Amino acid sequence: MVSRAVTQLYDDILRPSGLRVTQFSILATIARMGEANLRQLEHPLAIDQTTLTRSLGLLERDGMIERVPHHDGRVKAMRLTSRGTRTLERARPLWARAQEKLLREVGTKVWADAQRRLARLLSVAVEGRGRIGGGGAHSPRRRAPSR
Amino acid sequence: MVSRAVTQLYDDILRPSGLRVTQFSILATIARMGEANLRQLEHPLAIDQTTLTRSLGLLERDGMIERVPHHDGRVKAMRLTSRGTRTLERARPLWARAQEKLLREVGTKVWADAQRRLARLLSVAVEGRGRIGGGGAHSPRRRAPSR
DNA sequence: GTGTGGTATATGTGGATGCATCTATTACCA
DNA sequence: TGGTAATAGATGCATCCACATATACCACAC
Repeated sequence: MVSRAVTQLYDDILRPSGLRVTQFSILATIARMGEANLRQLEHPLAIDQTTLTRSLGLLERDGMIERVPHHDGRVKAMRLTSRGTRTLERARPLWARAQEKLLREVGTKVWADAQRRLARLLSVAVEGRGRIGGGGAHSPRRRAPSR
Repeated sequence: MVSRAVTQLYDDILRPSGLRVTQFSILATIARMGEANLRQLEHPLAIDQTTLTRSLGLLERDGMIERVPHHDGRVKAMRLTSRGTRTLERARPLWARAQEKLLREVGTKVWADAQRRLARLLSVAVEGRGRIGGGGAHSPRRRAPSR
């Protein structure tokens, strides 16, 4: 399947960052939103709720994101930790490289098609392009006890 | 999807036995073969090797099957435990009931089609019919809690 | 108004799967 | 005999489905 190959391409290139393309997209989305809960991530990422639960668990386990208290006890709001931010920024250029490679390999036309079908993997990339990276470090909240 | 509904139907009816249809089919196959390893189960069950590894792990965890020493250190041969045998036999009539219900509900024609496409779920049933279980006509002593 | 029960919402959990990899062993050949 | 290729499983991550759980909320009897 095409998605397989694409996922692999991204994963391969992102490898040195330690992130999978899925994790990268999740981190990027949370970064863009500042903070988010499962519901809010479901649409932009088009990832199943249960899958998100587990993916967020992994990212949390690896110290990339952390929980943020929320008035509604049911909500699990998360935000990047400083470590998560660092990792994400280190991965961005890799991600960009992967995209370029993909563009070169499949060509613009096929790409446009894949982009539609693989909205899940690419939405973040497309939307996030030049938004977070440019601003650099926003609101320097220093309450995060980075382990 | 059809397979979903079928799986559910079986799982629902098998519930009192504590087995899922997948687990039932694995147990039944091992029982029929006396003892088996992953490789040997892959074909008859048409289940991925990695999935089998995990499924066998669950069955082993629940004391349904146990490992059998094998001269080749790489091979993981398994056989039913007495508990596994008991559970399987208790589940057989339930399985038979599920099949009857399915036949009633979808009709022979549709069934024939589903049988082909759902070979994975049904191969055991078809092959095992009237071989190990023997008389599965007795009335069930328990009823599904149906919550 | 207030406590209560029923409904809606936000997640978590268990099981099943697939793909890519990794590890442990065994089989074989130079 | 060493070293390498081939096997048999095991593991990590991503997903989906069905179901369980924890809260939040809302309508209503009192």
